[in-house]
Amino acid sequence: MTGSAIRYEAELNEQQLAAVTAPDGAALVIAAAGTGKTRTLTYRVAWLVEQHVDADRILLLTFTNRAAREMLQRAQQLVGSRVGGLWGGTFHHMANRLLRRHADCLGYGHDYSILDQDDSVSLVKACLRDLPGGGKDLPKADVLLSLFSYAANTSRPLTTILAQRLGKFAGSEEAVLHVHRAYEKRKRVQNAMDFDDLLVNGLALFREHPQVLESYQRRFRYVLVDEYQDTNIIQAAWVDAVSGLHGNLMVVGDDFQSIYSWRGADFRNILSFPERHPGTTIFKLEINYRSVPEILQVANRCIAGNPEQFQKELQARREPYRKPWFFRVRDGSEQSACVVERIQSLQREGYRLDEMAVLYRAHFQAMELQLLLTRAGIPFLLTSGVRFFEQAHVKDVAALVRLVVNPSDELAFGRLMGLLPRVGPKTAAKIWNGIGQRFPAPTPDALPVVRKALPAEAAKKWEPVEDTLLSLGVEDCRTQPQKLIERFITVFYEEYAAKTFENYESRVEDLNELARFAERFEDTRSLLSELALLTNLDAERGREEVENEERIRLSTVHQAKGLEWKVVFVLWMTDGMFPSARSLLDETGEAEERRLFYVATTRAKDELFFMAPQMNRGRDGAPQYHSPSRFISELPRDLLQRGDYSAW
DNA sequence: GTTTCGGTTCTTTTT
DNA sequence: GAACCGAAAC
Repeated sequence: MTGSAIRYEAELNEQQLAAVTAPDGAALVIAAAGTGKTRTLTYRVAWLVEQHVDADRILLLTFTNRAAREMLQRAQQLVGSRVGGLWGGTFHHMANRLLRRHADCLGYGHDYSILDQDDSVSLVKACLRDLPGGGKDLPKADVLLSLFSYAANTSRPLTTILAQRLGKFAGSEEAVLHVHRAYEKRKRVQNAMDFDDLLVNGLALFREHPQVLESYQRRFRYVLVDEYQDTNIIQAAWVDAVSGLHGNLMVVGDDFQSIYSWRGADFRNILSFPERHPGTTIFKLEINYRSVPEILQVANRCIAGNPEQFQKELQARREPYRKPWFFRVRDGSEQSACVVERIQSLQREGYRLDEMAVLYRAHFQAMELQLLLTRAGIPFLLTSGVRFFEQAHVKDVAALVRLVVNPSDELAFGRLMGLLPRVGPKTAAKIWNGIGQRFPAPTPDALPVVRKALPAEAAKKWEPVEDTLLSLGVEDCRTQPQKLIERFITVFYEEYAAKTFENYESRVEDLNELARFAERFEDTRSLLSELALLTNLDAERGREEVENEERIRLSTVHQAKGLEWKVVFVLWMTDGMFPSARSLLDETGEAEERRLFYVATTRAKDELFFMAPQMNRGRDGAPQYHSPSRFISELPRDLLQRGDYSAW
């Protein structure tokens, strides 16, 4: 099954072929929506492998794990197992992979914990509480964290960010900087990195240790980057560095689809790529195979006025079909009813549920629809909201695992102790200090100090956990994560869940799934190093395959990026919802919302429905009226058709 | 002094 | 829902 069976000329169009067979050097592929970007990258990988490039010398950076997996699978279909050794994944994953090996260069232990958003907020809260006055006169912890994060991701000094964005808290710069220093220090003490640290340290590793950089530069002869328009300045610098020796850097992206500037992404990375890499070859993919021309007209039209972009226009190849629909419904509940009614009618036309999706700007906009879908018996798949690995019960169990791997993880300790009766934050902190700020090893002479420090009632509940840890011992704790998790559930967590959560059965079921998931990993450490970086889509993968049930997808527009469906509904197409009122506060907000609208529009292949309720009720019950989104009203009227809905 | 409980308020987007 | 606050309970 070697020997080239791939007929590149027949399977790719001229533009794609040029990119796939691009010569060595820097290449920029501007790939508009639905023009076969994934296909191009996949064939590029196959082509390189067929040019006798070892797969383990190719680095493929993607925006999600799903994208990496998908491309590798497809490339594997093309050239077989030869792609096996390829390194592919998100920037956070790659940074993590390198940092696990070289953490000591930067003063971390290699078993550092990764703090997810929730953990980070808790830690900032703890720093606030340490302030005289408890930081009550400062912004809330999550707001502070977003400021810290923005500074990190844009590589700008925090003081600059504060000067611009502190708003009504202007004047408390000093206090905020103090909290930030405390936060950084506590992460260090706990041997923990947050998401931003992974990127920042990933770059620092290269900057401060040229010999490390050089070894990876030599290793990766070819570097491919997907969704380049959503890289931030750190990621761009990291990519430039790692590809610096061979110079074979191909980046693929679409500046029209840059929708992550709020987290530091800078689409100027893609605009200035040719200047940063003299001699760059530019390829443009503009032929769209995905959508009917009526949908592309809306997409082209809405984005045309945006400033600062590579000019390009989607060229339709499909036959004309129907214009996108615009439904002006009364309110949220009529919107839900209308969508459900349309779904059922489309099903009668022959569309399957998994060929349809409902997209929206923000999670809460879909709640009403969820209720109605449930009542109508239409199964749906929700990829938004709280992620699997961030749910309280999953994090509770993960806390024990974290402590076993990283005994300095105070956050995990606090969480674990908090599960015991009459132990809250204060008691947990006292015990932590009492036992020398380190979780003891699971041995008979070390471990009991925890139980001895606990109040009587808590100690009684803790005892079975202690027994479990002792029976597993140092060795099994380290190598048998699934046993650790299973037993912890049996001897402790099941009972705790039963008295804490209403829906405790489904939560325990989640946890059993976590245990099964843990089985895939060779040791506890590698499980943990993945856990915080996994998304809902990853967790879902197994379930989806097993159940194999047709379900309609509900998703934010952000999470829909890169996906496509035959039928797409967009909810709450009203001014204030989409574009969201908050995004319009800053100057570049509207342009980014328009790009987001462009992304939503270009997800649809056959049919597209825009829903615009006229009113909703505020919290106080007062009605609020909504005009149609400016993205709709600024379109020429004849691009859409008006739908009609009268309640049953 | 702490934890726990009950009532109230508010939702942008995510690795 | 989940995060926050104040008040009751340990």
